[in-house]
Amino acid sequence: MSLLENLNPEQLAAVTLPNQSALILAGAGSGKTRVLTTRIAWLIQTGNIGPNGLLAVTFTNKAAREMLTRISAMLPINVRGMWVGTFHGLCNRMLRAHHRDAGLPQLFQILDSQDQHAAVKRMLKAANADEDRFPPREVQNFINAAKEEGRRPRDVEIADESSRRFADLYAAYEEQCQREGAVDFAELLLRTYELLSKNEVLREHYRSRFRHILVDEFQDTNRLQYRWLKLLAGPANVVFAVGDDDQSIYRFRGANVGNMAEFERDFHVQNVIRLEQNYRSFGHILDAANALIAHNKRRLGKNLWTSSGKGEPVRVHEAGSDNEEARWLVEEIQSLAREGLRLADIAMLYRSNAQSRVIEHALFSAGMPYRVYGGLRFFERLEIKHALAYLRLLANPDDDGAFLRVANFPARGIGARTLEQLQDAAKSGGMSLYKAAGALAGKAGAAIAAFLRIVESLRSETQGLPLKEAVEVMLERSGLVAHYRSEKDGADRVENLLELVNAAAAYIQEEDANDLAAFLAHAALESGDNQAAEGADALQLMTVHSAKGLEFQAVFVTGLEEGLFPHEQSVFEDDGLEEERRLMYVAITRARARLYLSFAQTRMLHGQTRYNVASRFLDEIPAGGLKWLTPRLRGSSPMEDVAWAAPKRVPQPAVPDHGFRIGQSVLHPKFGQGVIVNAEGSGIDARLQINFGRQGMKWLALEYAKLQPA
DNA sequence: AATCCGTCTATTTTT
DNA sequence: TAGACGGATT
Repeated sequence: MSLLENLNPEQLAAVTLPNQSALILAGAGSGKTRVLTTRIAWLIQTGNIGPNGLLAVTFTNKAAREMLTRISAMLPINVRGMWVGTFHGLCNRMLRAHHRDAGLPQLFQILDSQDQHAAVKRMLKAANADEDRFPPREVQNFINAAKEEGRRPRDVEIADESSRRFADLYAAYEEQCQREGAVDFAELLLRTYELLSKNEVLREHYRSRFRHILVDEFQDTNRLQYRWLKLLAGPANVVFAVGDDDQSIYRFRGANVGNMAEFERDFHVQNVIRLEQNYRSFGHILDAANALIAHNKRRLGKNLWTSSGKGEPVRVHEAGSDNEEARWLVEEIQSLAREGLRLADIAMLYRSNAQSRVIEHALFSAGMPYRVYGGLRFFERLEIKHALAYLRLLANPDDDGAFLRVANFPARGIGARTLEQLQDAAKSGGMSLYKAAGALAGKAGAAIAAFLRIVESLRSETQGLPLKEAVEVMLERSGLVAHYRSEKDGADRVENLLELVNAAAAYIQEEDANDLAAFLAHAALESGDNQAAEGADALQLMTVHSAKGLEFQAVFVTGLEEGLFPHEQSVFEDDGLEEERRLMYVAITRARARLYLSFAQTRMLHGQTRYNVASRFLDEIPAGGLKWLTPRLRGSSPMEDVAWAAPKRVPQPAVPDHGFRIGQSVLHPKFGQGVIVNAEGSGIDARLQINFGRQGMKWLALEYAKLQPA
């Protein structure tokens, strides 16, 4: 059986597990995707189920695509039509199929986070809510949190006046969405959950159809997603959950690692299979990762190993400043490139996006090509949003969000007053803006009427046209392209709009349904690439979060400073530090052959210089596997026989009379090593503010503190 | 309706 | 430092 060739014993056991639910603890680089896809192929090949008898769920569209590609490489079957997708994608599919049962219009629109934000703002305005007490962002978070707990407005706990108001606003938001036929991300999940929960026939239909349910990145599921799975699975179905609790880094978004333990209990898991053999990194890198993560208390437990030898030590570099760190990075990368490493095989990771600036600056000055991941994605761009809004109005005239977005864009003399007037009319008539617009008279009415004519003629002209041509007509008729052509910096936007035509042409809908609605759902569910074009050999820059799931020949983890990584905000959060450590674990395990850890003594943050202590994570990695590229003040390691880099240059302020200066490292008998961050007073009366990293920030009187220069 | 200016704020972000 | 936002100005 060629399918099962070259699987290690644990992988093999997982793939061929008999019909009972199982939890696969798959460490980084342990062949998780391979196990998942081979399992599917094996189930089908052995006649256990047909391609349509299983459902596989992932978190990203990319992962879903990858899975389908691999399956079709393993089996001579048509994978189109298989239920492999993201939670949201699969829910969308169910809701489209059963929109009536779910209480939704056939062409319901999906709101992405941006759209939702706008919708909440609109609702708050209509409800006359005090913007200071109810900021849109907070209300949005409240609503999403409630939905992810499976709570409707009536289920929200009301403790005080404020929570009562929040619940009311939530209700108003729901009403608005329902009226407009709009569904946000969390709603896709909750609606489907409620649909299955209330409708026994449907529930049984899907339960008997999907005998096998497979879940990827299980540690990232939130409470609602877990309940959804539990509901869909029922007692007789087999759930194959793959995850790694050590790589749970999205708790702040509602991911609940606790689902893993709960899953074991709820599904009577007999088999927890650990995939611990790592096929990605060399020994020293894995040792570092293992040692680090061992500092976490709550773990299911796992130790990665490799048969490929220790490899190179983990290199550590200390820089005087963020700028110096960046310059060193460039030099080091240049030497890696000279050794023949492709730039695209090198990643620079950082904890927060703001850190990329300094690095980018240095790379730019050195003329080194790089690519930054993150930022605006294709379908999130303003001009694309505008274009989509026109399309949305065609699909669903009651979409007030779309109406407001483009009624006066490009400008056609519809002012804020007109729109307000219109909103009032719509509200009192209990109808959508579009419907109310027809009745508006007077001068304002004329402008509005012109807009309606545009939409109506668009509608009739695109009737029956293939999607691609419909988009072309829309771009033309709406005046969007013309508008951006006439704008001085509009060239990129025009290009993007034309790219939208390509996207429409390339879009192949999965089954049945309305082209346009399906394309709009696609646009909302898959916001597109957020990385520059492939092809050119360029260095990869990204946050540690977005590096999850990727691997590189060489990895630089930068900015390893207390307060930055671990982030200072994290210490206030329950379990925050452990999550930061998991994040560091993810960072380390991205590297195949070479891993660099770097930090800087000073860093410009929020417009002022901060003096930092090295991250505690550096101390949590055994010194034996580390090779310091810069001199260290204390401690030693066997590998410290390296040529030391140029002496550190810290910008030095004038030395005050007491002999201590800002930025200086000092040693305190109780608090250990710290860095002077601030000082006031002079002579014997001076007080120094010292950052002791883990011990915190302290103000010490020089007279009493027994400080010595370190 | 577009632009300018002061104020505020500042992790991470699969869908 | 830099961007986002709201209010005021042209």
